[in-house]
Amino acid sequence: MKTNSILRQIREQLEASGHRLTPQRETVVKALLQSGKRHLSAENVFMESKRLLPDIGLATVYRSLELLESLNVVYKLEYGDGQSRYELNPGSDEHYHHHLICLECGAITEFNHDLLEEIEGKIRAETQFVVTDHCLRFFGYCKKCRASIDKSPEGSVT
Amino acid sequence: MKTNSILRQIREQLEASGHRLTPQRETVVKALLQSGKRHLSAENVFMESKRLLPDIGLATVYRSLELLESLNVVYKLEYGDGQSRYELNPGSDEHYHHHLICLECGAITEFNHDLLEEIEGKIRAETQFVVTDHCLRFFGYCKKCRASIDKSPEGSVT
DNA sequence: CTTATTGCAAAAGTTTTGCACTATA
DNA sequence: TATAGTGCAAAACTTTTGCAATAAG
Repeated sequence: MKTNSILRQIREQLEASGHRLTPQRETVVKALLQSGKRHLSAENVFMESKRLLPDIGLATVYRSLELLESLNVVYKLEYGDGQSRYELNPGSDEHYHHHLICLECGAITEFNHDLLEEIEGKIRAETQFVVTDHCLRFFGYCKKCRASIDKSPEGSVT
Repeated sequence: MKTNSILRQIREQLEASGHRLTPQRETVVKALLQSGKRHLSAENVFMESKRLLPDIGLATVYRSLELLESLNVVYKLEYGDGQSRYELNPGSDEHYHHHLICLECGAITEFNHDLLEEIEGKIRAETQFVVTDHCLRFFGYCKKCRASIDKSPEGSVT
């Protein structure tokens, strides 16, 4: 169980910035950790946290997520459905998981690739902007849905 | 002025799906077209539309954007600040503008690159998922903010 | 004791919905 | 005259904030 080492590191980051790792904050981290799926809405985090620490309040969850996000411990993601999702900062090995979102069935799958490093180098060279993270989503049609779509004339994309 | 041809095409798409190009919907499209900057919040679109058609209502703007989005005439974007942005479906030539978002000052600049085509080809080969669009955002620190940040030990990113 | 943190409830902000009215085929 | 579409206001939702109470150094 690497939970402890993760928590230790987070405690250090918090204390380095003058904050404490309170039971509530620890619970929020655990909620994110425990959940198999990685992208929880604030409400999801709240419910999960509530199970671990029944007295925790929703505002505290939001405040914890905000604080952890400012420390880059947590990433905030937007799926475009009106609510934010949160995930623990995945280690460098998971930095390159991107999402394939099917416009037909809505399925979200992951695709790993590190070709972005090239682009990031180019960005740095051309704009002096140093990339520390990125969010890449591809929209299109998954294999399954492509099979059921054979009506449109421009169906054979590129 | 290619506005008319754009509107004609949108009218066709609307009618093909059993809807009309009402003055309100036309105004929403014009608002998106006229605005130099491309990413308007719903409120922005509303204000712009209001200027063109004073009696238009906010709900109508939302409903128009929703409808146009369902026809892929409009794209809905999330910046992560709690409100959606909208842009007209940019032609293929503008398909590759990506965003550089500074974590320090929040500035959003654009970066154009087509290296994603390689990745998209790979995705298609490996997963049978056909990409029709993508959303790529890079997070990091812009030149200006990097200059003012020289405290953190790991400041010299990569 | 002094300050950070919390929970609750209220507030704020964005987006959606109900409904009567209007315009259009 | 049916039906899609609209404007207004209310409602719904997510997120933030004010504040008194609590916990921790």
